[in-house]
Amino acid sequence: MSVNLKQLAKALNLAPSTVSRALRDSHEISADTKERVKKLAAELGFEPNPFASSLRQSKSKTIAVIVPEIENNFFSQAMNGIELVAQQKGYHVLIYITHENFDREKSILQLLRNGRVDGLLISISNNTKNFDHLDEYVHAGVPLVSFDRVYESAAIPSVTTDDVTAARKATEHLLAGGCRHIAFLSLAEGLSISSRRKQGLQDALKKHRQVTATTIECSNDDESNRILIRKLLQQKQRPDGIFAAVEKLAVNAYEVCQELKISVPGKLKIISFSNSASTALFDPPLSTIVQPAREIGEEAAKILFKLIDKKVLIPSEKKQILPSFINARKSSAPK
Amino acid sequence: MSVNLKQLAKALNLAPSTVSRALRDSHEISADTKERVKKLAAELGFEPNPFASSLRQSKSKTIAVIVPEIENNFFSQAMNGIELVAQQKGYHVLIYITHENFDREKSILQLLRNGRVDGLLISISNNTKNFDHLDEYVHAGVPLVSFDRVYESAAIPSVTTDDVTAARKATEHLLAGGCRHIAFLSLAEGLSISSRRKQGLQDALKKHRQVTATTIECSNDDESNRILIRKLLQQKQRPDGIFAAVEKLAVNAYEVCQELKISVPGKLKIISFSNSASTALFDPPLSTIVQPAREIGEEAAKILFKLIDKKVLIPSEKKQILPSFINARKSSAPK
DNA sequence: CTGTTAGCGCCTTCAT
DNA sequence: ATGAAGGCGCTAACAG
Repeated sequence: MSVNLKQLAKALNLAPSTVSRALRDSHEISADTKERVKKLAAELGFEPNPFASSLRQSKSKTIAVIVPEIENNFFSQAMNGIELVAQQKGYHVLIYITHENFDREKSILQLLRNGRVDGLLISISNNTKNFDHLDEYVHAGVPLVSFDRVYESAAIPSVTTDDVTAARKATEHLLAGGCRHIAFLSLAEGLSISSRRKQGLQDALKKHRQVTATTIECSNDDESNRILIRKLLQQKQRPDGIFAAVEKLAVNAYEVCQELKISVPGKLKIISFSNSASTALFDPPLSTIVQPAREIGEEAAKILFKLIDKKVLIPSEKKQILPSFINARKSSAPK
Repeated sequence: MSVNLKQLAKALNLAPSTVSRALRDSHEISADTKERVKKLAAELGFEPNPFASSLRQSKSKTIAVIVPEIENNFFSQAMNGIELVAQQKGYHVLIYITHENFDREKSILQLLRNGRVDGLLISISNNTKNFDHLDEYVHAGVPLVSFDRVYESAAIPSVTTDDVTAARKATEHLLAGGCRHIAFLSLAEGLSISSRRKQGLQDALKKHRQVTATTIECSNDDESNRILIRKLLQQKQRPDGIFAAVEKLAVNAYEVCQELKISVPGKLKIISFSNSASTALFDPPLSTIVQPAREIGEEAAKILFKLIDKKVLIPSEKKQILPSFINARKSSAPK
């Protein structure tokens, strides 16, 4: 391919090591030499071979991000934040999408246990019930930080939103609007976000003994979700409020409401976690709980780089929690 | 870190070269030895050091994807397709987001001219007017394929949708609905997708001399876009049809229509390129031109791997065009 | 301040 | 069917 360090050194009548040091601005090289070296390097478009340098230094200047999906505003915004911080740090970002597949998640972790990356950010697949692959990975000594869908382990730092509080507030919002029977559309029982958001709902209900709640376990399949929701909304005692754990499920609920001609918010109020701005254009505009997705990505990356740089984390950094906020719109408006 | 080839070899009482061959299923190794080697390798979780092997073979088993943004269903779906194909090929994917910044795009290309990747997929930033950085890159001999927002160069294969045809059909759809003054919301004059989509619009208008068209040059900034659209819709002779080149601009148009209480589709019909399924829930449901985003990503990746594998492309592969389809909804319905 | 030497871990001749 | 040796390109240790 292009020119290498040795050739560059020969052209300059210098030793390769001198050239190497000059390019890395070592203090033990004369300003004069540095200039000469950098000039020719720029002219020849020299770029050090990253593999030789990684091999030598056991540092890849690369991190990996593992996400369940990317076609989802939360994850793409988080990705934006991660990429930004990595860019500033001069790091490269490898992306892996598990498509909510546990085996894929496991094999990626295995693949990355060879120094290809200096660290790893992960948001867990909703089919992951066993975390040995994460424990083993951490045990191998490579920094790992989880975000949003986290693994609750003392050894793994995490960055999330205040799911419990946000869910409690969302529920209180529905209660204030007059709801007396709330359905919680959950993504996957085992997921950290599902259990926390459900916890928030239950917290809110403690002061409201007369209010009943139902949990509907949904999946990644739109059609089967719609079937579940249709069944829910065709009951005699159907709910008057829906709290969706992720946007996808609110969309499914809207579809069913249109089909069954259920008036929102008249007969049913809906609120959902969502990071999509265009929910404001829905009919009716969807009330959302918005996570600071980009910041979550940024913070997770910053924590990861602290670990990579062998800095010690202060306790608040180990389990970082960023607040979400509620965007109340017409879908949950009181009469 | 973990175990390396030499240690594995010693544990097996074999030479490193034998172990290396066994793991790569070389035909000159006995089935017996292969089995022994693979068993222990799996037990110890051995993964060859990727940098040593890349250095030795001058192959990185990695591709890069450069996109203007990721918080956009088109790009995230394309990314999905790319990642899928790469995964099947045993390749890793580096992601770079330019945020529509030309300098960033340029510096990434420079960074990648050192063998870090075996190939590159790019969708061009809307502020890119000069393509020297791409030409130089290709000249350096590294495979590059552009998709969606492409650089029209004979040397660079591309994968796009049939922008001209799709735009023509979308325009004809508005015309059939009765529109007589169409506004085209364009993203950036220089972009391949902008000029092609505008071309399609003009093609459709050729048979309709009495119809007038206006082009509004929009940007990445929502607020200034809304100002432009507001001005457009407050004219005496305001348009009765809007064709938005990208979803973002249709969203801006909806916002302004709500603000100005312009009835859609009564007074104004709207159609837009979009890959977001939830446009069906908009008020009114948005008519969209849907690109096969995932397939575009997949095809682009497949072409890239053909180049990487030194296969010769047949002419139809050099400029691949996949059809979009129109999803007519209420926003463009005739009276 | 600059040069020499050695080795990161792997794969690929070449030899046996 | 297996082993021995060399080198990919870079940088860190050691000289001077």
